[in-house]
Amino acid sequence: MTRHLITSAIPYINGIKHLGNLVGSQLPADLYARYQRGRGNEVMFLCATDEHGTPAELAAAKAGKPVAEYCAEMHEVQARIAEGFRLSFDHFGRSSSPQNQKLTQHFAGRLAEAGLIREVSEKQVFSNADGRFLPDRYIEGTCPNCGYDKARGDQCENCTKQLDPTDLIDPRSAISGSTDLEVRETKHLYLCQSKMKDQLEEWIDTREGWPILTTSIAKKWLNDGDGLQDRGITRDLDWGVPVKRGEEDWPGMEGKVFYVWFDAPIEYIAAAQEWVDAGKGTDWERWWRTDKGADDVRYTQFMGKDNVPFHTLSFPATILGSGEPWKLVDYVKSFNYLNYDGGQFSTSQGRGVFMDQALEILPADYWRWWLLSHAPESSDSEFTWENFQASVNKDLADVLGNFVSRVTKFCRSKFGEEVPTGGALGAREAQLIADIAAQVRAYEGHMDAIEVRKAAAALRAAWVLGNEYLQDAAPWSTFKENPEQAAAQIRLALNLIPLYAVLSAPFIPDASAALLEAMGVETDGWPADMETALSRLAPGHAFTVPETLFAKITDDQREDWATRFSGLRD
RNA sequence: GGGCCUGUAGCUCAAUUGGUUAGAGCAGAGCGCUCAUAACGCUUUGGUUGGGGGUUCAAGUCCCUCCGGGCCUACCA
Repeated sequence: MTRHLITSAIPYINGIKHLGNLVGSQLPADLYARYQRGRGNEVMFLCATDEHGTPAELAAAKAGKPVAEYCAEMHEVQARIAEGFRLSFDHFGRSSSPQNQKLTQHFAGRLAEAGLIREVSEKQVFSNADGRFLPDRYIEGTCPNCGYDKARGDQCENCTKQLDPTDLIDPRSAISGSTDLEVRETKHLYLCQSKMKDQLEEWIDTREGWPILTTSIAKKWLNDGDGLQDRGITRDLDWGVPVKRGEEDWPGMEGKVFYVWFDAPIEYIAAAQEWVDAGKGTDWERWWRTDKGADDVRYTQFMGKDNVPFHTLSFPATILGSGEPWKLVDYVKSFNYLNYDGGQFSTSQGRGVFMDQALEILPADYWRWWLLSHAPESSDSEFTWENFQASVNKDLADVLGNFVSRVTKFCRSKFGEEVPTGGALGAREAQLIADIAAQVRAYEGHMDAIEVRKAAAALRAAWVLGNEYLQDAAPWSTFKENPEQAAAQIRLALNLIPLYAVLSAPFIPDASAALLEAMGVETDGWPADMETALSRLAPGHAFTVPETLFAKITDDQREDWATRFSGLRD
């Protein structure tokens, strides 16, 4: 038995995430966690909400609530939706937790002692009307290059020129529109990533089998221009982890907080502490401290491509720089983006289908299946209602759902609602068992390698084997001359159902549970020997014909939804 | 501007890392079956691998160039 630590990139707090966010991190992480649990391995699957930073403050202000209250509410909203999608977190934490606060301050202290933090005095734009420093992209003005009047302080979206906020003509706050801006001197802490460049590069170079997407982004940041740059890890904000050096105050840093991308990954560790403090477990260090049992843990991270630099460079720099025996990630699985019907999903613009809306119109399994079987692994992929309808109807309703329906209903009409007795398995049955065994091995191989789309295809191929067998065996024919033979055939076919349920559970957990319940069995582990697995339902075992597993999506529904989700969310 | 990824059948994707005749699913066509959610099975049509050039006994794969799509570029997270 191996032990798997699995984390999903933590979703930002300022609203409900869309399907593109879901498929890029939480959903494949859940697939892998469920699979490893299914294989009998010990799993710690952690996620959390990422709650600090300027956008959270602004979203709270817009909602007219104190930021702490806003975050607490939104955390509950996201947690509830995650349950709706059956995301099986062992703990869904909060980056604003006391545990994370303390741990973040601890890491900062260790890094400072190791000489990996330096203070930098810099000039930043302060808005008197807003009472806050403004991040570059929250400053708008006229582009000195092309004259575009809504250029942002970091870059002009019209001519793509890189800008400095002080370059802008007639600068104003993007928050309030105020032009009462001034440049102030402020001091910040920088993490000396540049000192760790060689160490990080050697580490990345020795990782094997990482996705191209992951390593190419990491290498780009390591070697682009002057190489890996030091990164500011503090901000002039109210909402965040107060800057401290371990438990000590940090002279000159009063009133400042750590930058979200410093404290957010640390929450992966803190979430395990929260898990203990919530009474769900007793020992988090055996997952995170290599001196306390975590050296045999396999740690896998899931994230969208925009998060790769933080997970391959900044967070490892934090861990390595601490000089303490924290567990480093073993495999970084990254995803491209999912587009929506010819354009991008957009949280800020409200474009696409959001997680809450998705659950309002269809059960989680439909979304899980489509999203995972079309996961954007090799390049960006696209959601269209036509493709969604066709895939779900064919794969879930026709191939799997109808298989279950035809087997159970045939049995009920000829033998009653119990597994029939008599007859013996022949050559065709031996062939089916061998084919299934081979298909399951292929499926396991893809799941072990976290090849999500390939795993989905292999699973579907296993479902197809059942339909092929029925066509060949034709129990409706053999029943006429040799009912005993038909009994043996249908007994084997019935036995495919709990097998499919166990294999399919990582993708479609609700349907799997419904199948097991209908067949009157509990999960009893991953199938090892296929002959044993396919004789689990003994003659005489009672079952019930399940309700329609997957109703088809009609053309009317598809058109209705395509229209409903064609515009922007308010 | 720089860098990275990507372009394969009408659609969504493969191709053991340079090695037989480029494969699946869906859609289309034909046949079969009648247990089943008009479902299932079998057969089949369909490709100058974006264009052009090069290296090689051999190129979807490597190199150059052009065209298209996307992402990143460090203060959104």
